[in-house]
Amino acid sequence: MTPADAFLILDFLAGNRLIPHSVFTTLLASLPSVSPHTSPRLRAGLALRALDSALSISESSEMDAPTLLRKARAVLADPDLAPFFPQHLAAPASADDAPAAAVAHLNRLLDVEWASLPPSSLEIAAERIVGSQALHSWANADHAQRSKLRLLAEKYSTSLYQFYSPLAVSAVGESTALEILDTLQRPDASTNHPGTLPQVDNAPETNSASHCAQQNDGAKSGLVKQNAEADRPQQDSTRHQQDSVQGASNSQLKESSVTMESIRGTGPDITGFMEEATPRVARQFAPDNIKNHQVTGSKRSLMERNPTASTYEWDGSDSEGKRPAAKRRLPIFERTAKPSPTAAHKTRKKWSEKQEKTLLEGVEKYGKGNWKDIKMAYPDVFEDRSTVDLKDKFRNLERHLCA
DNA sequence: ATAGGGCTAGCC
DNA sequence: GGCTAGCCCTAT
Repeated sequence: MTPADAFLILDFLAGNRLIPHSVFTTLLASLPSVSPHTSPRLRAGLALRALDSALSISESSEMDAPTLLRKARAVLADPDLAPFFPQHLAAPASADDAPAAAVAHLNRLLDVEWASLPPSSLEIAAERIVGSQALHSWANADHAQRSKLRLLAEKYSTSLYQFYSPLAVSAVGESTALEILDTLQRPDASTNHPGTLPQVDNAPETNSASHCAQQNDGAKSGLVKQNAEADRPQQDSTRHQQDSVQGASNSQLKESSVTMESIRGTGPDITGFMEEATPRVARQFAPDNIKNHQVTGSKRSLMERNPTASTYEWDGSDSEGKRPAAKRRLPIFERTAKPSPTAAHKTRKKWSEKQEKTLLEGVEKYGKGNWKDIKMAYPDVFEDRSTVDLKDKFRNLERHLCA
């Protein structure tokens, strides 16, 4: 799981009051550590959670109001949390009210604070994807925005699966969870059984040390030595989580295309999924290639006729004189400037030592092949490097290491 | 998104 | 001319 994913999930869990503290801490233990300092909402959620916890009376032990108040004051005075409590919340706790009244007052204020906590990024994304505004969001989104929505859809379904355990469901409410999953999984829900965790498979070795071993049994590298035993289970679980989500993601996309069906043909730009295919199709004329580039989720094959398409006919003869000039004009798109075939190559840029070291560190940490995660983990170092650059560079380094 | 083959600028 | 690092292209 990437730090970004972990943040999305933690942000959602921490700010959800329905999730009991015991459940929250259990789930927290299975997440990679996330710095709460990146998000005011997350910090506020954690602060409210701490205060909630201090004010809640556990079933087994009876606690008197003074004790509760003392605990609450301790939380409110915690230097890590204090900045995230509003002034008026801290005030009654230090007043000389009767403890019971102060506790009751605090609880009321706490209710208000919980209610005013903004929705998490995950919930916002979910609403945009599967909520009532989904269609509206899509219709109003430009190309870049749609790409983001697609990414969010996948991220959201991944997150759901990663925490789709009976524990989490009991916390957020079974009906809600099932409803969301149902929406995400339709129409082929049968391929993904909610609550059934994917089986662990034997993922191929992904660490570079083993890669070297395959090529040269004696090769040993101190530079890229992955703690394979410790890392592999995590990688495997990540991998099969991704695998298990695949079905949901596809369904999600299918679902999107189904909803898009309602506006297909009625307005411009209803073939959002096809936009991505266009540049490639322009370069590749083989029918097989065109078929391969049908974008997942698009119901109509590119080989099928598009009812909204215009056609230009050319009879192949050069007898231009027989036709009016207007008819002889080439379709507009053929007259537009094509990008130069010798498109500007990126200027060759030598990899710095720091970049190399960071790349090796990234591979050690996230595993070979997780170039996107590595790039995201060191955005400043790899600012001018693409994931493909990372992959190429590592391949290059590997050659040296394995030589 | 990633893997792997291919191309080529730049160095010797 | 050969080699290689860095980059591109294509398939999956």
